[in-house]
Amino acid sequence: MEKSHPCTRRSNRGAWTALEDKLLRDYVKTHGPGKWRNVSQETGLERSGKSCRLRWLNYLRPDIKRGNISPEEEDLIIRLHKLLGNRWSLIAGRLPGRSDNEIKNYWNTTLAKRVVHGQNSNQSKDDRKEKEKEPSNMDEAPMEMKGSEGPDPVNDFKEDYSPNPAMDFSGKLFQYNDTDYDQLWNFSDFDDGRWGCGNMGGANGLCQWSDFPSASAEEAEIFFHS
DNA sequence: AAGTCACGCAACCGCATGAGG
DNA sequence: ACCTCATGCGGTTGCGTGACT
Repeated sequence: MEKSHPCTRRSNRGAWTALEDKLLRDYVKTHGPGKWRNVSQETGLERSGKSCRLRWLNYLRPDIKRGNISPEEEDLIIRLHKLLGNRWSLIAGRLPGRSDNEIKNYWNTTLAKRVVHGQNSNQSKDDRKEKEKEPSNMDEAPMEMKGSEGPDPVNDFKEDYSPNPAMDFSGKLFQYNDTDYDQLWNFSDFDDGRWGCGNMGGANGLCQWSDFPSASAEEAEIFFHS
Protein backbone atom coordinates (compact mmCIF):
# COMPACT_ATOMS: atom_id res chain seq x y z
CA MET A 1 0.00 0.00 0.00
CA GLU A 2 1.49 3.29 -1.03
CA LYS A 3 1.11 6.22 1.28
CA SER A 4 0.70 9.67 -0.09
CA HIS A 5 3.12 12.24 1.15
CA PRO A 6 1.46 14.49 3.66
CA CYS A 7 2.34 17.53 1.62
CA THR A 8 0.80 16.23 -1.56
CA ARG A 9 -2.16 14.49 -0.02
CA ARG A 10 -3.90 17.52 1.32
CA SER A 11 -7.10 16.59 3.05
CA ASN A 12 -10.33 18.13 1.86
CA ARG A 13 -11.81 20.93 3.83
CA GLY A 14 -14.99 22.87 3.76
CA ALA A 15 -18.48 21.74 2.91
CA TRP A 16 -19.13 18.10 2.17
CA THR A 17 -20.25 17.10 -1.29
CA ALA A 18 -23.05 14.66 -2.08
CA LEU A 19 -20.46 12.17 -3.26
CA GLU A 20 -18.50 12.39 -0.04
CA ASP A 21 -21.71 11.90 1.91
CA LYS A 22 -22.50 8.82 -0.12
CA LEU A 23 -19.04 7.35 0.43
CA LEU A 24 -19.33 7.90 4.16
CA ARG A 25 -22.85 6.47 4.29
CA ASP A 26 -21.71 3.39 2.41
CA TYR A 27 -18.78 2.96 4.73
CA VAL A 28 -20.98 3.12 7.82
CA LYS A 29 -23.49 0.79 6.25
CA THR A 30 -20.76 -1.78 5.77
CA HIS A 31 -18.60 -1.30 8.84
CA GLY A 32 -20.88 0.47 11.27
CA PRO A 33 -20.07 3.77 12.94
CA GLY A 34 -16.64 3.90 14.52
CA LYS A 35 -13.10 3.22 13.30
CA TRP A 36 -13.23 6.67 11.79
CA ARG A 37 -9.52 6.62 11.15
CA ASN A 38 -10.06 3.90 8.57
CA VAL A 39 -12.66 5.76 6.57
CA SER A 40 -10.20 7.60 4.36
CA GLN A 41 -8.24 4.42 3.62
CA GLU A 42 -11.35 2.36 2.90
CA THR A 43 -13.26 4.90 0.88
CA GLY A 44 -10.66 7.22 -0.55
CA LEU A 45 -12.32 10.11 1.21
CA GLU A 46 -9.78 12.81 1.86
CA ARG A 47 -11.22 13.70 5.21
CA SER A 48 -9.89 13.21 8.70
CA GLY A 49 -11.50 10.65 10.95
CA LYS A 50 -12.73 13.44 13.13
CA SER A 51 -14.37 15.15 10.24
CA CYS A 52 -16.08 11.93 9.16
CA ARG A 53 -17.35 11.27 12.64
CA LEU A 54 -18.73 14.78 12.93
CA ARG A 55 -20.40 14.60 9.56
CA TRP A 56 -22.04 11.32 10.46
CA LEU A 57 -23.23 12.40 13.89
CA ASN A 58 -24.48 15.81 12.88
CA TYR A 59 -25.87 15.17 9.46
CA LEU A 60 -25.89 11.69 8.01
CA ARG A 61 -27.04 9.31 10.70
CA PRO A 62 -30.52 8.03 9.93
CA ASP A 63 -32.21 9.13 13.13
CA ILE A 64 -31.12 12.72 12.80
CA LYS A 65 -33.98 15.17 12.90
CA ARG A 66 -33.72 18.15 10.59
CA GLY A 67 -35.78 21.27 10.71
CA ASN A 68 -36.91 23.80 13.24
CA ILE A 69 -36.60 23.30 16.95
CA SER A 70 -40.08 23.02 18.38
CA PRO A 71 -41.20 25.20 21.31
CA GLU A 72 -41.22 22.09 23.48
CA GLU A 73 -37.66 21.28 22.51
CA GLU A 74 -36.68 24.88 23.06
CA ASP A 75 -38.15 24.88 26.53
CA LEU A 76 -36.34 21.67 27.32
CA ILE A 77 -33.04 23.07 26.11
CA ILE A 78 -33.41 26.15 28.26
CA ARG A 79 -34.24 24.13 31.33
CA LEU A 80 -31.51 21.61 30.76
CA HIS A 81 -28.98 24.34 30.13
CA LYS A 82 -29.96 25.91 33.40
CA LEU A 83 -29.18 22.63 35.07
CA LEU A 84 -26.21 21.38 33.12
CA GLY A 85 -24.54 24.41 31.64
CA ASN A 86 -22.75 23.98 28.35
CA ARG A 87 -22.78 20.21 28.42
CA TRP A 88 -24.22 19.97 24.98
CA SER A 89 -23.86 16.27 24.54
CA LEU A 90 -25.88 15.62 27.69
CA ILE A 91 -28.53 18.06 26.60
CA ALA A 92 -28.60 16.55 23.14
CA GLY A 93 -29.05 13.14 24.71
CA ARG A 94 -32.44 14.30 25.95
CA LEU A 95 -33.56 15.53 22.56
CA PRO A 96 -33.92 12.56 20.24
CA GLY A 97 -32.62 13.24 16.77
CA ARG A 98 -30.82 16.44 17.71
CA SER A 99 -27.06 16.67 17.71
CA ASP A 100 -25.00 18.46 20.31
CA ASN A 101 -23.65 20.73 17.60
CA GLU A 102 -27.12 21.72 16.51
CA ILE A 103 -28.20 22.48 20.05
CA LYS A 104 -25.02 24.39 20.75
CA ASN A 105 -25.53 26.48 17.63
CA TYR A 106 -29.16 27.07 18.45
CA TRP A 107 -28.26 28.12 21.93
CA ASN A 108 -25.47 30.46 20.84
CA THR A 109 -27.43 32.09 18.05
CA THR A 110 -30.94 32.19 19.47
CA LEU A 111 -31.51 31.19 23.02
CA ALA A 112 -28.54 32.71 24.80
CA LYS A 113 -29.46 36.26 23.95
CA ARG A 114 -33.08 35.60 24.68
CA VAL A 115 -32.29 34.23 28.09
CA VAL A 116 -29.74 36.90 28.91
CA HIS A 117 -31.68 39.81 27.50
CA GLY A 118 -35.19 38.65 28.03
CA GLN A 119 -37.12 38.46 24.79
CA ASN A 120 -35.11 41.18 23.10
CA SER A 121 -33.16 39.39 20.43
CA ASN A 122 -32.30 42.51 18.42
CA GLN A 123 -28.80 42.77 19.64
CA SER A 124 -26.05 44.22 17.54
CA LYS A 125 -22.91 42.33 16.66
CA ASP A 126 -20.87 44.91 18.56
CA ASP A 127 -22.95 44.26 21.62
CA ARG A 128 -22.28 40.57 21.24
CA LYS A 129 -18.56 41.16 20.82
CA GLU A 130 -18.57 43.19 24.01
CA LYS A 131 -20.42 40.46 25.79
CA GLU A 132 -17.97 37.88 24.59
CA LYS A 133 -15.13 39.74 26.27
CA GLU A 134 -16.70 39.31 29.66
CA PRO A 135 -17.58 35.91 31.03
CA SER A 136 -21.23 35.17 30.65
CA ASN A 137 -23.21 33.50 33.38
CA MET A 138 -24.85 31.34 30.79
CA ASP A 139 -21.53 30.00 29.63
CA GLU A 140 -20.67 28.60 32.98
CA ALA A 141 -21.62 25.16 34.02
CA PRO A 142 -23.65 24.97 37.20
CA MET A 143 -20.89 23.42 39.22
CA GLU A 144 -18.55 26.24 38.42
CA MET A 145 -21.07 28.69 39.75
CA LYS A 146 -21.31 26.85 42.98
CA GLY A 147 -19.95 28.87 45.84
CA SER A 148 -19.62 31.96 43.72
CA GLU A 149 -21.89 34.94 43.47
CA GLY A 150 -23.61 33.46 40.46
CA PRO A 151 -26.88 31.58 40.44
CA ASP A 152 -27.18 28.66 42.76
CA PRO A 153 -28.10 25.61 40.73
CA VAL A 154 -29.46 23.72 43.69
CA ASN A 155 -31.80 26.48 44.65
CA ASP A 156 -32.69 27.19 41.07
CA PHE A 157 -33.59 23.59 40.55
CA LYS A 158 -35.37 23.48 43.85
CA GLU A 159 -37.50 26.47 42.98
CA ASP A 160 -38.25 25.35 39.50
CA TYR A 161 -38.94 21.70 39.91
CA SER A 162 -39.67 20.96 43.51
CA PRO A 163 -42.97 22.28 44.69
CA ASN A 164 -42.96 19.61 47.36
CA PRO A 165 -39.40 19.34 48.45
CA ALA A 166 -38.12 16.41 50.35
CA MET A 167 -37.55 16.75 54.01
CA ASP A 168 -34.03 18.03 53.95
CA PHE A 169 -33.13 20.44 51.26
CA SER A 170 -30.15 21.78 53.07
CA GLY A 171 -28.98 18.21 53.30
CA LYS A 172 -28.43 18.07 49.55
CA LEU A 173 -31.22 15.67 48.75
CA PHE A 174 -34.37 16.90 47.23
CA GLN A 175 -37.45 15.76 45.48
CA TYR A 176 -39.01 16.96 42.31
CA ASN A 177 -42.44 16.39 40.97
CA ASP A 178 -42.11 17.56 37.45
CA THR A 179 -43.00 14.54 35.36
CA ASP A 180 -40.80 15.78 32.54
CA TYR A 181 -37.88 14.91 34.64
CA ASP A 182 -38.76 11.28 34.82
CA GLN A 183 -37.26 11.18 31.40
CA LEU A 184 -34.45 13.54 32.03
CA TRP A 185 -32.33 11.86 34.57
CA ASN A 186 -30.39 8.75 34.82
CA PHE A 187 -27.28 7.73 36.60
CA SER A 188 -24.92 7.42 33.73
CA ASP A 189 -25.37 10.96 32.61
CA PHE A 190 -23.81 12.34 35.69
CA ASP A 191 -20.82 10.15 36.15
CA ASP A 192 -18.64 12.96 37.35
CA GLY A 193 -20.21 12.55 40.76
CA ARG A 194 -21.66 16.00 40.90
CA TRP A 195 -25.16 15.07 39.95
CA GLY A 196 -25.92 11.50 40.27
CA CYS A 197 -28.65 9.74 42.08
CA GLY A 198 -32.20 9.62 40.98
CA ASN A 199 -35.32 7.62 41.47
CA MET A 200 -36.58 7.25 37.96
CA GLY A 201 -39.47 5.01 38.73
CA GLY A 202 -42.38 7.26 39.21
CA ALA A 203 -43.71 10.72 38.86
CA ASN A 204 -41.55 11.92 41.69
CA GLY A 205 -37.84 11.84 41.68
CA LEU A 206 -34.96 12.22 43.99
CA CYS A 207 -31.82 14.02 43.04
CA GLN A 208 -28.53 14.35 44.69
CA TRP A 209 -26.31 17.37 44.85
CA SER A 210 -22.59 17.16 44.51
CA ASP A 211 -21.82 17.88 48.13
CA PHE A 212 -23.00 14.38 48.72
CA PRO A 213 -20.55 12.64 46.45
CA SER A 214 -20.21 9.48 48.41
CA ALA A 215 -23.88 8.64 48.35
CA SER A 216 -24.90 5.80 46.13
CA ALA A 217 -28.29 5.53 44.56
CA GLU A 218 -29.26 3.08 47.25
CA GLU A 219 -28.10 5.37 50.02
CA ALA A 220 -30.01 8.22 48.52
CA GLU A 221 -33.14 6.10 48.37
CA ILE A 222 -32.74 5.01 51.95
CA PHE A 223 -32.22 8.60 52.96
CA PHE A 224 -35.27 9.70 51.08
CA HIS A 225 -37.57 6.99 52.27
CA SER A 226 -36.44 6.89 55.88
C1' DA B 1 -27.88 47.16 -8.77
C1' DA B 2 -24.07 46.91 -5.86
C1' DG B 3 -21.93 46.92 -1.54
C1' DT B 4 -22.11 46.00 3.37
C1' DC B 5 -23.81 44.01 7.44
C1' DA B 6 -25.72 40.51 10.41
C1' DC B 7 -26.91 36.04 11.26
C1' DG B 8 -27.17 30.94 11.24
C1' DC B 9 -25.01 26.85 10.52
C1' DA B 10 -21.48 23.46 9.19
C1' DA B 11 -17.05 22.35 10.01
C1' DC B 12 -12.62 22.62 12.30
C1' DC B 13 -9.45 22.69 16.27
C1' DG B 14 -7.47 21.67 20.66
C1' DC B 15 -7.93 19.29 24.72
C1' DA B 16 -9.72 15.53 27.68
C1' DT B 17 -10.73 10.89 28.47
C1' DG B 18 -10.80 5.98 28.23
C1' DA B 19 -9.37 1.57 26.38
C1' DG B 20 -5.87 -1.48 25.22
C1' DG B 21 -1.15 -2.98 24.93
C1' DA C 1 2.40 2.42 35.79
C1' DC C 2 3.06 4.24 31.49
C1' DC C 3 2.30 5.06 26.65
C1' DT C 4 -0.34 5.29 22.41
C1' DC C 5 -4.33 5.61 19.88
C1' DA C 6 -9.20 6.42 19.01
C1' DT C 7 -12.97 8.88 20.18
C1' DG C 8 -15.75 12.49 22.35
C1' DC C 9 -16.61 17.15 23.78
C1' DG C 10 -16.93 22.14 23.82
C1' DG C 11 -15.21 26.41 21.86
C1' DT C 12 -14.29 28.84 17.77
C1' DT C 13 -14.03 29.97 12.93
C1' DG C 14 -15.49 30.86 8.40
C1' DC C 15 -18.75 30.57 4.68
C1' DG C 16 -23.30 31.24 2.56
C1' DT C 17 -27.24 33.94 2.38
C1' DG C 18 -30.75 37.22 3.23
C1' DA C 19 -31.61 41.95 4.87
C1' DC C 20 -30.50 46.48 4.67
C1' DT C 21 -28.54 50.89 2.87
